Amino acid sequence: MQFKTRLNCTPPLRLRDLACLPEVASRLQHFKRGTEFVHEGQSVQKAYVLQSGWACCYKELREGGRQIISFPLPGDFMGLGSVLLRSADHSFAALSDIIVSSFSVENMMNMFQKNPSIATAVLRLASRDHAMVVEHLVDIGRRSAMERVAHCLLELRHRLRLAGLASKEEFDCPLTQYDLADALGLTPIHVNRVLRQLRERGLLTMKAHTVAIHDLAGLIDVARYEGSYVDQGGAAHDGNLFETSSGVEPVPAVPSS
Amino acid sequence: MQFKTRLNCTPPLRLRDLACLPEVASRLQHFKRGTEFVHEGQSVQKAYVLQSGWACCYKELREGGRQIISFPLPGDFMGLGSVLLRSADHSFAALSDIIVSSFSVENMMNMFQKNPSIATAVLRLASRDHAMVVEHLVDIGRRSAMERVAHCLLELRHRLRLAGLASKEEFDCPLTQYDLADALGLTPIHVNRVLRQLRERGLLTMKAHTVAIHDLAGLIDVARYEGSYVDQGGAAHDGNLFETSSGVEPVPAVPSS
DNA sequence: CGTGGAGTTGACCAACCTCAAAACATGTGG
DNA sequence: CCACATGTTTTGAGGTTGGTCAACTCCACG
Repeated sequence: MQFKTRLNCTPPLRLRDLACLPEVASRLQHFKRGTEFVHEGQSVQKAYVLQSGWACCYKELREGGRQIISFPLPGDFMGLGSVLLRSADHSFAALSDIIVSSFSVENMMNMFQKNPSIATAVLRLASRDHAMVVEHLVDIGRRSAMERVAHCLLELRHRLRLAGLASKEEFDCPLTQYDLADALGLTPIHVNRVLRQLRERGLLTMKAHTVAIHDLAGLIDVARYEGSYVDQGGAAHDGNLFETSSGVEPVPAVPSS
Repeated sequence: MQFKTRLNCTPPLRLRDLACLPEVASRLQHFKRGTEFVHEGQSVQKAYVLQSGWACCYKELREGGRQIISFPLPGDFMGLGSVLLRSADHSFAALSDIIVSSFSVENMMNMFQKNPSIATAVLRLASRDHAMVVEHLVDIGRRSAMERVAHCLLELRHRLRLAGLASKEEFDCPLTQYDLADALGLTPIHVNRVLRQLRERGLLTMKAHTVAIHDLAGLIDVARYEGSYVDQGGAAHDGNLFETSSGVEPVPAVPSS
């Protein structure tokens, strides 16, 4: 069975520590585009690992509307935190048809018992999630609409590249302008205007579920982008996503950009 | 030695698991108001627990200015995530004279080895931090200036109450309007105007380092506040801050509000 | 064809920012 | 004890970014 995770890209964790990983993963589940598969507040015993497709993690506001927290991509954990708290602190939905595998709380505990370095690895993963939310916070709190949009798309590109899912100047992207708006604290209308500007400046175009970067340097400049947090604290060359087949030697999926 | 932490308020962790905790804490350190004791990007081997006073956690922008991520209060961990990543992902500064104790990475690892439930407890703590940043994100992304200010002060009150540091209608607060502005993605000037409105509406006054709540219900109403995330996922009565003296039976510090 | 979701555009408006300047504290050295 | 410097709060006038409302287009899908 193919099993994707990002646990193994953290240097101190050795390969055999991972041996116990696939055995605790339950069988794969499929969700259709648009499905909300974790609802905020419901009690959960599972955490998920996204195997393919795009998801989003968000909170709904009582006043209507929502704030998107993050866009999990293949290889990312989802709901790590919720496992330990009694209930999910936010909802998850599929933005495309997706495949996930899941862990139970007990599985996680067992892993920790068997091998404490797994705990360290999981904690490190949680730290990376934390760093990404923080960056998102800075984005919304202190940057202009244009910077936000550019920043967000650059980060997605960066993460997709690490996962081997983006070429140098183009990537597939199922996000609607509504999704972007909900993530960036903007109006869909304004997102549209910003995208037009980016297009007119020859920086990037977003159409038909595809983002095309025309001027990467220029874009990085507008966005004031520095994506070190994506690579887990500067370890750029360890940041790749590997693919393991139940204990078999992992193979690098893509050379680092 | 008195040792404050919030690890012990998580139900599944038993008391004797904590026995190893004070022994790994290095001796207490003092920092003066205004000191930046962790700088973003520097390599760190330590995490801190705030024993007394107020701190803030922030990121500086290259363009000048900063975004405050959180306000650690007594009992809170600081820099949990940075321990696992190679370097600090954000800076910490003292907002008042503070006392902290610190852990090294090795100490943490040792604890995990000795007792994996500590790993679980730490991860749970990290989850709570995560939940709070997420709430902050929603705040900045989707709420008006007035809601933000009210929300922020209510959350601080809530957390201070859990720590036994606030009465029902008043608490001590060293924050300047600049600090608030940096936390909420606003201008100090605008924060001032909002505070005036809140005062004029008879909801709260903030002066001379003291926040006085005049109409709690009204305030909760404008802020749309629901602070369940502060209590670690609905476990309101387990959310208290305990005080332990090296392995001695902990005593509840304050009845829950 | 018709329907509904997504993208696009324009006119208008308000929340919040910028700049500028006082008033008010608080602590320091003379 | 006063004079001064520094940091914090307060207020005003005017400008911009981004929101609101309201169409209309385009396209995928039945």
